[in-house]
Amino acid sequence: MKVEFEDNQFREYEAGITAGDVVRDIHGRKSGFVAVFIDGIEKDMSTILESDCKIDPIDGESDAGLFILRHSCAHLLAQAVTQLYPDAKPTIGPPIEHGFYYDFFMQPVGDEELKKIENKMKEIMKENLPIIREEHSNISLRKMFGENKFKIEIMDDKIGQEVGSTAYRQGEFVDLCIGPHVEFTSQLRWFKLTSSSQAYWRADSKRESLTRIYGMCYATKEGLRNREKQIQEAAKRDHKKIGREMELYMIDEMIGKGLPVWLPNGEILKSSIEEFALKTEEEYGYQRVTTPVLGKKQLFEASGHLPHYAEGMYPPMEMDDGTYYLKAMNCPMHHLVYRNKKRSYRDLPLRIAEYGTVYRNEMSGTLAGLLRVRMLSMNDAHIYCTLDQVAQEFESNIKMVQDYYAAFGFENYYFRLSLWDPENTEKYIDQPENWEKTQNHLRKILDSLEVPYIESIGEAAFYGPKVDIQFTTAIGREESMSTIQLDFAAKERFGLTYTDETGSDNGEVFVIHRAPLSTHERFVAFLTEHWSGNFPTWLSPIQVQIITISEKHKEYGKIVSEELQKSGIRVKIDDSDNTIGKKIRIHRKMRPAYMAIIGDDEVKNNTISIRTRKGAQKNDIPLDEFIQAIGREISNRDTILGIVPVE
RNA sequence: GCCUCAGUAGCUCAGCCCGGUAGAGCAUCUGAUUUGUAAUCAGACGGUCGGGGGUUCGACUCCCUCCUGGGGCUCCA
Repeated sequence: MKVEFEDNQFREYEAGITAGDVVRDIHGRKSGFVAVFIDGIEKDMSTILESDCKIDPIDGESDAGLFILRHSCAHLLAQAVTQLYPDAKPTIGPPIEHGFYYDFFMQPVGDEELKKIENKMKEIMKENLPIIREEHSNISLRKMFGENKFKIEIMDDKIGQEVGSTAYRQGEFVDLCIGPHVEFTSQLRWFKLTSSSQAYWRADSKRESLTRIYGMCYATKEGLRNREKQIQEAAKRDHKKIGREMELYMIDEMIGKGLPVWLPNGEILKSSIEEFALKTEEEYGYQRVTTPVLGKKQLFEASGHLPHYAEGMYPPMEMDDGTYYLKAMNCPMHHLVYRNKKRSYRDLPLRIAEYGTVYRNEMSGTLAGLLRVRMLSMNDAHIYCTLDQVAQEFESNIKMVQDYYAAFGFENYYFRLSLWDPENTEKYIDQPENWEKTQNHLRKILDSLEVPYIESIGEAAFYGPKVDIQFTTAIGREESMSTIQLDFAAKERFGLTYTDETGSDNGEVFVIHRAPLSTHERFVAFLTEHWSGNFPTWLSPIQVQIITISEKHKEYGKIVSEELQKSGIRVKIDDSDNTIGKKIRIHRKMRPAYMAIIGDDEVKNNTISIRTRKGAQKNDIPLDEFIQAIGREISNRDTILGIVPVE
């Protein structure tokens, strides 16, 4: 039997040898391989080779390898849990980005129990049990898992009544699974249980409540360490921590959950973003309006929000002239702006923008700092155009988004085409032809722009498909940042028309909803975590912190402060009688772009000395030279602080 | 909303297991010091230990409940 192990390299083996033996023969014992591709299909090492084939070992550190390790680790978890809690019923346990989870039908577990389970897993790991694949008929599988109605349900759904399938056994534990898995439990060394939570069977809140246990798992010690370090680093960047240190925002329970108050420093960030966006969007041909935060029930019925989005809205308010709702979106009001007068094809595309707040009734448990709030400040706009104009408007919006991200120094993002879910039509406006038509349209636009994107079913808005721009946060969590949405439903719901070239009423008005800068809340949270609070100069709440060395320098310090202020630079002065070391320590927390130190030399020479956030310094810069340099840095929106050469 | 962990001074935290009604550092204020790049000294102020209820002679500590925050589920910007 001939086995190809690299392109065009072959070795002869007796039929009946396992893939693992072949891999060991070629690569040695401690290769770090966890499974193999046999003719391109993932298989266990224990697979018996019967005829000519090609073998490609899977490294534990590759994506496929980590997936297998994590999946096996989930089984290890289930084995430990069922040993410690014999009544626990394992349900499903897939690998995920940094590890795995497993859902059990059992009592919730706390931190101490988590530790106990983890220790049990380590014991089993050390026992070095072989993990054995078993083929079973449907009948015997049903007998094996008869006690566990969840497994039976999986069989009913996924495997069907007729065919057999496989299970994996390690010691006394056996789990329904198609594999592949690692060969021995000892290969699962670098894992750690991280948390437990509660999840519903089949993600359905009407079904059984399950206990989900999360863990992380890596191929190597370094992998696990790095992830632990990443989590620690992320905690340092947490916008909630930095937000408190820099006095960006506060949340007071007397005001309410999810309702942040922007403090002066945060307000500077927020308004800088707004100003930048206002200027940019003027150039792109947007016009601004302001609409009320409340509107009548009829409005939101017409827009489709009440039938499709009611749970996202605050409960109604009964007034003497009708029922009112806080707006969760601006679009219905903008549609009425469009309809306020007769529009001509010459008006299109019409771009209506608004900087305002909308209110969404997020479930209390999901609220988190500025990342998820109930009052959203956003740079929102709606573009009214013909289908032919959609492409160019999407194009210019994608370009705008890319420009924005460059200005804020963001690099880690990707595009997602969010599609409807034809299996779940009640969540969407049920017009399949329109969905297909518009989705294909967007797909073509993205293809022609040659931006890489993924497609995701079930992520669309209820009124149409969208292009989302996805970010990965410092902690590795994925969030939507920007969104550009195509709406094919508004035109009928609001009777949006224009007079076309032939003079007749044309009802083919498409609406593009777009929010390139997310919400101010989420955006500032991202910005804070991305820069760790060390914002580019143009965004820094404090651009220059003046520190005087002694009493003698107070007077000159004030002059410097006034000069900077006159030039529009955000400056603060500390001329208290603390030591200079202490003043530096105090002000580091506020992360000014620069600290300006003033002592005898500076007074004498009419200069300042600059200290950067990293501690680098440049002494005796003439004051006017500094003002010019920082002024350029601000107006260029430089993301690199360049006054002191990079250390 | 559900699960889980937590809530002690403005901030960071100790005390709680094993009940005898509170401690530290930083911040703040006052005074001294006048300082050249990440901790100058001294003093003062500051807490109904998240709220309510229970057990107890006695509760920060044990129990119940509610509130708030972190993590997760669900949803989403």
